[in-house]
Amino acid sequence: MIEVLPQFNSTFSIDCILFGFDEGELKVLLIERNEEPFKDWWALPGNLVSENESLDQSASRILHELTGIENVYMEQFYTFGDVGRHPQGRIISVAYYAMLRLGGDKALKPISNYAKQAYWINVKELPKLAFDHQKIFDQGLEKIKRRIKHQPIAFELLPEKFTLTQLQNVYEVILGKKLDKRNFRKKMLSFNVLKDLNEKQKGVSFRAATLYRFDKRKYGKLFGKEISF
Amino acid sequence: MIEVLPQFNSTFSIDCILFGFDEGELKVLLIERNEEPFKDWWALPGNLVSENESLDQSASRILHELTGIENVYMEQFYTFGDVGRHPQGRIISVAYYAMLRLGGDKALKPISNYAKQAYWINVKELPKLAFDHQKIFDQGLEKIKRRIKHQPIAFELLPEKFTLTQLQNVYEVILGKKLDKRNFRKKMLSFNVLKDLNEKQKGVSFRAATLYRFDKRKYGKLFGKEISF
DNA sequence: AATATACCGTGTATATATTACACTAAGTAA
DNA sequence: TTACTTAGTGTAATATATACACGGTATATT
Repeated sequence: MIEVLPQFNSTFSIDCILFGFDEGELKVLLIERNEEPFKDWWALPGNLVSENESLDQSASRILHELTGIENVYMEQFYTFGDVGRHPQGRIISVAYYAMLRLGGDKALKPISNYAKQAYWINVKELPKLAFDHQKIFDQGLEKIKRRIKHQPIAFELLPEKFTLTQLQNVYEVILGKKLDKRNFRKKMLSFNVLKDLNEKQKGVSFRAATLYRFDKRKYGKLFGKEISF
Repeated sequence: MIEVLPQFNSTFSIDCILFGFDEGELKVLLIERNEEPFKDWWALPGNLVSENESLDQSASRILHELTGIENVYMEQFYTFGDVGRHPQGRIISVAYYAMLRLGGDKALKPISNYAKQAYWINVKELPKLAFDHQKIFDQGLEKIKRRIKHQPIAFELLPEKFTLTQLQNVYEVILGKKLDKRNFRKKMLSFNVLKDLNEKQKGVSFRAATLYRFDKRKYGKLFGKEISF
């Protein structure tokens, strides 16, 4: 640990990867920067950590300032500290990710002054990113790929009520491969974390599917269980 | 990312969890602090990150200064940044762990001035630790428990030549449970990462066991494979 | 009303992986 | 020679994972 008082000024920031799922595509929230350095470049949303907040609090604050969204669980996944990663000095960035429900009320709040605008971008069509954000993004995407295999985080991307086909789509898009419908359903239902709502989709052409809800009470039992798709 | 220049002075440190395996016990390297704050307390070895080094470089340097050991792979696992974690100001700590071969030439180099001495302590007999180091340690131990199930990091704790029984002991100590000998050997050998050296243990009472070596060339194939013990 | 469309929802057989379980072989020490 | 201690081995039962195809049903169209 720290043995002497700080010998040089340094600062840390938070960068957030916000994943969303919309129209069958995995998306990420990017901002278009309005300040130097990297003015006019695309970047992950982020900000400096304030003196009086923990890293987790800071991540939540930044998410809230950008999107108006609260009470979302964000997970820290890696800290980036290469010497030259920021042109203005020694700034270390702690990276977080979160998975959000899009749709309906998800319109983004006006962004604070440092960004022109924020957009949800398909992860397969990313523009060139500022700083080392491409590296941060790649590592975050790898992280959720691994995590989705072990924990049911895919629900966080869907509306509260969803069909099994929608859930399968999320897995397929994140894992980048097709899954067998019967095997997927068999396995997913075997975990007993889905509650059948005895309710059908509305407003769809063609036959409506059954809606399910994620059952939080049963979630604990699943934790740590090995899932493979 | 960072939008404005740093608004307050802050600093980051590295804390290292160095695991070792000796006499059938999992051990961790602790130092006895020689400076305030927490003078005379036990702590994880750590230090401030210098201006001209990356986090990974800093972790390697700190390990080298403490133990004389070089070329060990250290892995970052979490960053701790609660507001009150350090009594002297806002210091965020990036935590790393490494697994070391003890035995023979592993004597520790004289420790730099900030510590009285460093000792290998059985993880089951930890003293009270300075700062939030108990929390850091707990999280690091959890990390290697999960990781040992997926990747063959247990080898790093053993001498270059080892027996299957020694390897099984490492797994048992880290996982905290007994494993079946036949199933363990069957599975471990099935990964094809062990090279049979056609050589026996020396200097043991009773029957000597076959020595194996970890085969790095074959390691890649195993990566990501699900292992369960 | 009849028909076409497109998605929903289901089962079985095979292969693979995991678990449970106990004795003989080999080397050392006295 | 005997007693002791650890090494080293196989099989059967169970559980999990994979591969694979078609009839059912609500909607849209004519």
